Amino acid sequence: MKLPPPRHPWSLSPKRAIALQERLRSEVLHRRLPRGTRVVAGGDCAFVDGGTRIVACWVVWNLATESVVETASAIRPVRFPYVPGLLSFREAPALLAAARKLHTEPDAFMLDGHGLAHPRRFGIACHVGLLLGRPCLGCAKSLLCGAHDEPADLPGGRAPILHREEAIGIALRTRAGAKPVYVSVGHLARLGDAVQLALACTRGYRLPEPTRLAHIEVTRLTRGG
DNA sequence: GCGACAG
DNA sequence: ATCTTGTCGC
Repeated sequence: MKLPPPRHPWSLSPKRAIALQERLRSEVLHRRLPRGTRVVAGGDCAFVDGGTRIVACWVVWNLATESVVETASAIRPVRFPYVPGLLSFREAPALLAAARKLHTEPDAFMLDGHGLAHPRRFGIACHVGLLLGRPCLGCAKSLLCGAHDEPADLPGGRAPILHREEAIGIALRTRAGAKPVYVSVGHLARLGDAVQLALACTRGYRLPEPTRLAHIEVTRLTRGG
């Protein structure tokens, strides 16, 4: 997959990283996803060698045929510490390297983390989506900031995530009896479409298939075969 | 100053 | 994320 040229270095201090987020967030675009969106790439990462190297993996999933189209992965040295709010500086390099290996052109990308539901409105889904120059949304397992009411306990139940008087995402119930997942826009997408897509990609598990399968795959690469 | 804090 | 077994509940 052909990617846009690099926009910035990855070796920088947390302080400069925050400044970069403030500068790049204005470039994030809100667009509705094409109605025929079916091929979704889910991405996830895992660490190896005592947290020295990071493995990123994308699993391209077709929600119409409910099958995996392609898988791609890459391994990179870890160059940034884990700092809440700066996750992309730790995982994006590996995710972008893996994305370049894809032969398929996904309709949209889904990440294990937040997009707009971020203190500076620039989570990893915004950052990676912007650098990929493609539609991207975030589907996180826990909240980074904001609060929400309890969503109805049935698939599709939802409640807005509020932060500083602003609706930044949706707490979406994908499975009865399970904690909701947190959906927010990354780049070239709208919240309503992101929620519909996440729900359309769900197959009985709490996490949507693209992200769920990416987690299984990256774990397999890390430990098992 | 105190508590919270994606993966 | 990662270190780790069994166990409670639908």
